Amino acid sequence: MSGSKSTSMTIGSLAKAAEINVETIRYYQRLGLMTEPKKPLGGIRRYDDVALARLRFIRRARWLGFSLEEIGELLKLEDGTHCDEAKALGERKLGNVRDKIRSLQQIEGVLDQLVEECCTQKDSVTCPLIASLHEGFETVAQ
Amino acid sequence: MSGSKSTSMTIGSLAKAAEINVETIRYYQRLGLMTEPKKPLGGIRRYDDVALARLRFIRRARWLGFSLEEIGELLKLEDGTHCDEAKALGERKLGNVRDKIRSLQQIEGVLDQLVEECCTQKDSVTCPLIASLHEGFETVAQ
DNA sequence: CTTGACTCCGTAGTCAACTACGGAGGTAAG
DNA sequence: CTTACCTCCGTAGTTGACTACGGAGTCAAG
Repeated sequence: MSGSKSTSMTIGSLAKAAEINVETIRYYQRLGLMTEPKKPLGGIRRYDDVALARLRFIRRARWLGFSLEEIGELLKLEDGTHCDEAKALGERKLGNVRDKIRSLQQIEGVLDQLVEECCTQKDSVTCPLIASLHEGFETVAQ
Repeated sequence: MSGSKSTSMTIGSLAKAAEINVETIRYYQRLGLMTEPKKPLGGIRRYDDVALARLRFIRRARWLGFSLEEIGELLKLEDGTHCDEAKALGERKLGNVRDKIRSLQQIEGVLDQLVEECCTQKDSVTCPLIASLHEGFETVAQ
């Protein structure tokens, strides 16, 4: 019914706001990542800011290397799955996210060092981006 | 440490060690991400642990959402580009990596809270995975 | 009430990143 | 030396994630 749903957008303005192609939104709907709001009998669909937030989340998660399938699982958490399921899933995802953070922090450390030292040391071409990653993956934390 | 097969793997054992398909390694060679060691005149190529480390790095970076093109740039840093170039590139990549870390930490926070609270609160289906991400920080690209 | 931009929907095409195939040749254990 | 498995290499196919197309319907400004 009517509502004071903040913003009512067409798919076009939604797409623009989320910086995502209209066709892509429809693609996500087909995959079940986004729901289609019901269409008022020979009219056009309207979207609210929840849809917008969801789209932005998908975009960011993609950028972070999650597949659409994984994103679907993350979104299921939001959508309220059964509690124990959700908890288990959440814990798995949390581990996953933390692994990614750890990996990125390793790269961050090396890049940082590289940028610092790059022009100060004349000798070695040792910018050990790889070396540091190659050891100490499973072993190291933080 | 690990039993180093160091300096003399065939492409097959390299692939197994890096958990990457042989064909994929050859594909990376074609793209210039990996160099082909020279072939001893009607013999077969041999790979060392530097190649292995490089492959593992590529795998991880892919997992973290970097494209092969971006990975190529990161690897250029390792390979010793000119200093100022390298520094500039390194700084850009560093910013990029830090953005990713920040995003992941946001997701981490929300997931953590979700896992904690999930079963303790009956009422709200408010597991605001999205909500928290939607505010936060807007921009970011690359 | 016309016109132009937009929506809807199914289908088809594109692009990056693999992944597989097949035949000629190399390698190593028995 | 045979046999089984591997490498090499070019080419072709697959998968996931979009992206485009086209025709029919819809909305809103003039």
